[in-house]
Amino acid sequence: MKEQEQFLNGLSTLLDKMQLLDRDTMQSQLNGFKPAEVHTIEFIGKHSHTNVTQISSAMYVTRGAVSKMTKRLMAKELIESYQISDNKKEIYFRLTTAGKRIFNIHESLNHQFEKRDESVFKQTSQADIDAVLSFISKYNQHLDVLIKDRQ
Amino acid sequence: MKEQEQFLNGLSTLLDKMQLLDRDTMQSQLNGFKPAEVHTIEFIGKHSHTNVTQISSAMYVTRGAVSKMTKRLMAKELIESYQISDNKKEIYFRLTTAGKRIFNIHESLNHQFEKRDESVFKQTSQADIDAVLSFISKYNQHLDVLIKDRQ
DNA sequence: GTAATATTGTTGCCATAGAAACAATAAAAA
DNA sequence: TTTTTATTGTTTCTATGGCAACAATATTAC
Repeated sequence: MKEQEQFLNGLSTLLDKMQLLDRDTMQSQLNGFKPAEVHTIEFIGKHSHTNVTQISSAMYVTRGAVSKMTKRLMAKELIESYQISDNKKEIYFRLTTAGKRIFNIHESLNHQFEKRDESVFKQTSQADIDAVLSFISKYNQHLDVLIKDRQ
Repeated sequence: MKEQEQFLNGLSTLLDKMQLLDRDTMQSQLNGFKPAEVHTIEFIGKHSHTNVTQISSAMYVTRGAVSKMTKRLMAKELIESYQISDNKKEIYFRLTTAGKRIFNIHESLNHQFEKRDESVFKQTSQADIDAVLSFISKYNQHLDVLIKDRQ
């Protein structure tokens, strides 16, 4: 198998496997909250004063999907919307107290997941980790350019 | 940001971006075929004599999802099912001629996508590429163990 | 300023996938 | 062999996201 192919296959199965493992834990500790809901709460928690369009482009989903999700999260009173005085079009979001609670639980789950995979990093030399991270960052920059040029 | 976190964020946005870029090209060259359909055709093309359970565990989706997908692909006459004489339960699949055509188009698209990102690999030293690939492989093995132990 | 264009958010319809209950069959235990 | 358990594939219900049309508002061109 060629290197590029090996890289892509490796990555996608890696993330598939993580998702599979994370789902069980999420299920038990964030019962009643769907992954997509938690993911959106996570984003809003990390980026206060953000609107539908920003969320959609950062999360690589359509505005429609975000619009539906934010409506649902508002119905569950996990986020609240607000507007700024000189713009009647854009709608911004922030977490409610209940939303922050979910955010914190999710953060601690992330720590568990990190701990779960810690050994892989510990077994790897710092030089190799640096190579991996810089490669990923370089690849991301490459795609950013293509995405920008695409319109 | 911690290394592990950086690694995970980098990977997931990387794949999100690729999906975004690939979608346009797929749309134009495999018009009328959904990504999930093509993905399944790809798997069956690469693994002849495979059944629902095998497909589902290899693609990390439920048997239900595979069952529906194979039904649809059969309705479109892209795959066909068959059974072996001493087993009335398991159902195997293979590509039809039409399915093989889709498979081949998809293969050539993959080449296009590889060409698109070739420069990233060319800019990287062989040693660094090796580090990246072996890290991903090590990480995958780690998760394989966890998945096996989970049941 | 007004008109044309772009952006923002929403909605309806459809495709896809998970969960869980189920029937048919196979494998293991007795 | 017979009974029990496990596996396989299917189906229903529900959740989610894309697409595309749309209304409201903002921005740009004139």
